[in-house]
Amino acid sequence: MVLAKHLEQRRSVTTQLREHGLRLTRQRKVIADVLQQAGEHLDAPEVLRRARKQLPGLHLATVYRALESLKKLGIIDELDLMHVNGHGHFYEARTSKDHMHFTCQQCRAVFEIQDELFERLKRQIEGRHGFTLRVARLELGGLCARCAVSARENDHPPASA
Amino acid sequence: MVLAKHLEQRRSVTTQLREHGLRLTRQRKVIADVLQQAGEHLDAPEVLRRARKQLPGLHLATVYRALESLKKLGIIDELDLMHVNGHGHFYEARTSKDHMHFTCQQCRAVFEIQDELFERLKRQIEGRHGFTLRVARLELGGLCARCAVSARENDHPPASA
DNA sequence: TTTCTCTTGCGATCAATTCGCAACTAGATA
DNA sequence: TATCTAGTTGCGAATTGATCGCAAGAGAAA
Repeated sequence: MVLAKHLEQRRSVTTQLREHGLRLTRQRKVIADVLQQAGEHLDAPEVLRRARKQLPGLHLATVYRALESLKKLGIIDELDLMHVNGHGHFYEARTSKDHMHFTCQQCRAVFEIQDELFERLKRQIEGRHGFTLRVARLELGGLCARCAVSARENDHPPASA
Repeated sequence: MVLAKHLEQRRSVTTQLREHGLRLTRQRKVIADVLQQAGEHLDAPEVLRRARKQLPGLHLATVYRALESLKKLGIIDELDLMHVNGHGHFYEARTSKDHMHFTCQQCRAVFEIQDELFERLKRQIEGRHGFTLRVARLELGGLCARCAVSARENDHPPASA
């Protein structure tokens, strides 16, 4: 099952590249695999690090070029994660259902959120404005439950502090 | 009325800065004004250009520092607009109701969208996950109605072409 | 007015990404 | 299978967008 899904994704990548006059190179294949097998969002240097296990000579510029191609084909998504540190980007393989990202501005933890209302909102926007949506990125920032609690404690510090 | 609203915003900026131990400098005041009076999102060099009408000696580094402060106070929002060209950021004054941004990946037009479902989605996420939301950025990309039409025409070009 | 910090202007610097180009290779064709 | 050709890669240099360190400047509390 896992294998089947994987093969299906692979075929899709090949086909989609072809349709855009692009070649399925070893580099692009490995980079796409790295993202599809990583459950999480990776930045470009991390993609490079992982892909080099298969392709030791791989160059960072190639990673950026591949990410750009895959992004244009809608195979991966690009994220900012509220720029909690630096202005770099993160990448992740696209799945059937879009999800949102919440970044805690205190502890920097990132949470993935799914909500049926998000799908509904997207469909409603498409319908109302006549847009054809290709990407939808909803990034949230604030305090996670844990940090909200400690922030409240700091407002009312215990007598011993 | 317009004046009253403006004064109110100004007072709010002063107060909020104070609360964070920050000073209301001429630079910050002018930069906040530029964003509150521009109906649209501006990038940092454009903020500089406009603010220099009031403060000729203003430096770009100061603009970035002011934008950072105002962003932290929640007075302005930072946008990417799907990076349609370059990786720079855009800034806009925050209004009472968050809105979304749709960027046409063909003609690069940017549309602001409001939808009650967006407010509902945010409240639902806060409730379900215990997050305290401070920023919510929903950026959409795809084809606007006009470009979707011409894309369809290109798929089926007229005989004369 | 004085004083104490926070801020600014400035140029240097940094981080992230892109570019130019010669060598390489996927994959169509013979 | 060998050949051919346009898309791709590796590499280092270059670019872009944003940040830093520091001395001089300026809010605002007293």
